[in-house]
Amino acid sequence: MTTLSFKLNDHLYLRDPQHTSLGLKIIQVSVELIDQLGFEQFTFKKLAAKIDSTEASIYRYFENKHRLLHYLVAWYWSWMEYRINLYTSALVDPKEKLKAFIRLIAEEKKYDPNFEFVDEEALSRIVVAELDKTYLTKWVDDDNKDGLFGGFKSLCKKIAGWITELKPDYPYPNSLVSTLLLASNQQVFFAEHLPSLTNIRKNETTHAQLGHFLENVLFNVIK
Amino acid sequence: MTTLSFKLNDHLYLRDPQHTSLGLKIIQVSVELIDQLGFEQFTFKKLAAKIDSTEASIYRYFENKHRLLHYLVAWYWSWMEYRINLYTSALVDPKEKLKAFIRLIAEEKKYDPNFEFVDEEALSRIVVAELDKTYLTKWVDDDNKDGLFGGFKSLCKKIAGWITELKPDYPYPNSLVSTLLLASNQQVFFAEHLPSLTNIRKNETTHAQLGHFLENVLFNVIK
DNA sequence: CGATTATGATAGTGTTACTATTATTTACTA
DNA sequence: TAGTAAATAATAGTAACACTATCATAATCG
Repeated sequence: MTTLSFKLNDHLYLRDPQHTSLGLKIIQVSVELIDQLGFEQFTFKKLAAKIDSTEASIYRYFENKHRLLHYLVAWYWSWMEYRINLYTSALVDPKEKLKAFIRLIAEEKKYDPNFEFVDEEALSRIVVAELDKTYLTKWVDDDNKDGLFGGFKSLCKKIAGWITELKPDYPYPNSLVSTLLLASNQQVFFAEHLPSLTNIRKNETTHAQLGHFLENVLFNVIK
Repeated sequence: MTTLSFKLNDHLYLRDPQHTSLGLKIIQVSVELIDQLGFEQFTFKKLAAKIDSTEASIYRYFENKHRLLHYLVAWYWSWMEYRINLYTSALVDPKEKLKAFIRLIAEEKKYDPNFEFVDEEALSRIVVAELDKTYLTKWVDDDNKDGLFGGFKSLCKKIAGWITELKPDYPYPNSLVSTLLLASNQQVFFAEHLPSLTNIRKNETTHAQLGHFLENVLFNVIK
């Protein structure tokens, strides 16, 4: 079996981690470690210890830990878009495409054997908890100039296009998509930690509830 | 004129800053400084220098800078709820109340002379940029137990109640409110920094556009 | 084989987020 | 008005963090 890989923006790294075994190890183990410790408690020193390498070596791949988070998040959105393409390319009706989109963002993320060295389940937890830290910084504008948000923007644009196909006069397709994408994360987080801010309960049907909520919002707004 | 004040949760501070002049100065100048520097670059050392005091003195009021952020955010939600009460107490129709709510969260925040020592304009920028940092931490659950999110939860509950009044069978009132509240911040942030994620443009009508978007979402979903 | 390149080992710097101790000022009160 | 308690200031110190720099060694590749 071949492991697929994504072409990610050059500015996300100093040396491409997908090309070396140390690089792959950095990706793989950082996902594990950030998931365990949270991004604030995660350091290159701890990562280096865990992979039997050194801080200095990791700094040759990523400028700093924020860039590494950017990299992981960008990878995640590439993966999401790849899967959305997979499940919608055969569809013609934009309404059906949007339904597939909602299903994919709401569903529980599971390990994808197409990408051996990434644990998508852990990565999706990271995105839920840490996504906002990629753009809520004083470097947003510079990071944006460097194209670091390309993955998210590209996905947002694609879905907004479907909305416009379905309802050409709706004036806020991009706002609606970004709101839905972020809400899908927030509601999961709230269900776990601040349940009074959501009606989605944490049980076997969590993801079904989330899908139901998001689909209802989307289709009522553009009806 | 009398300056009003809010009763905030005890766990937000070690010594109540509203009771002393140093305390008030800490609040006032920290709003200014966090707005200027961003929360990450803000330190007690810098704050101490700016108010001609010392780190140690500030630490007697707040356990750490995260708690200070919690305090400011809690103050902000108390202020919002106070204003929402002000503009809805005379109304009976839940639909009208909800409209007032949307208007108040979407509108540009301006200095409120009822609270002399807080610059609400700067504070609202802080909330837009830093709100998520109050709950996206590894201490969420402890902070929640301490009641630090009481202000946000209380507001969310109140509005969700109006939604239920208007449409008793809608199953996601709390999710909808939390989504709208967070979206109101995110869309402003995107309009400024990542405009391709929103259709709201930065100009004189930004807040009108935002209100229009949010109102449209809300009333289509619960129609 | 020789040269480049990646990695490891080690050390060092400035900053942050505190904690601790002691001195001084201020505010109340007997 | 002197006495005392509380708040604040001054100062110092620590461990961790986010790097940067240098040099040695190991792997790779023409």
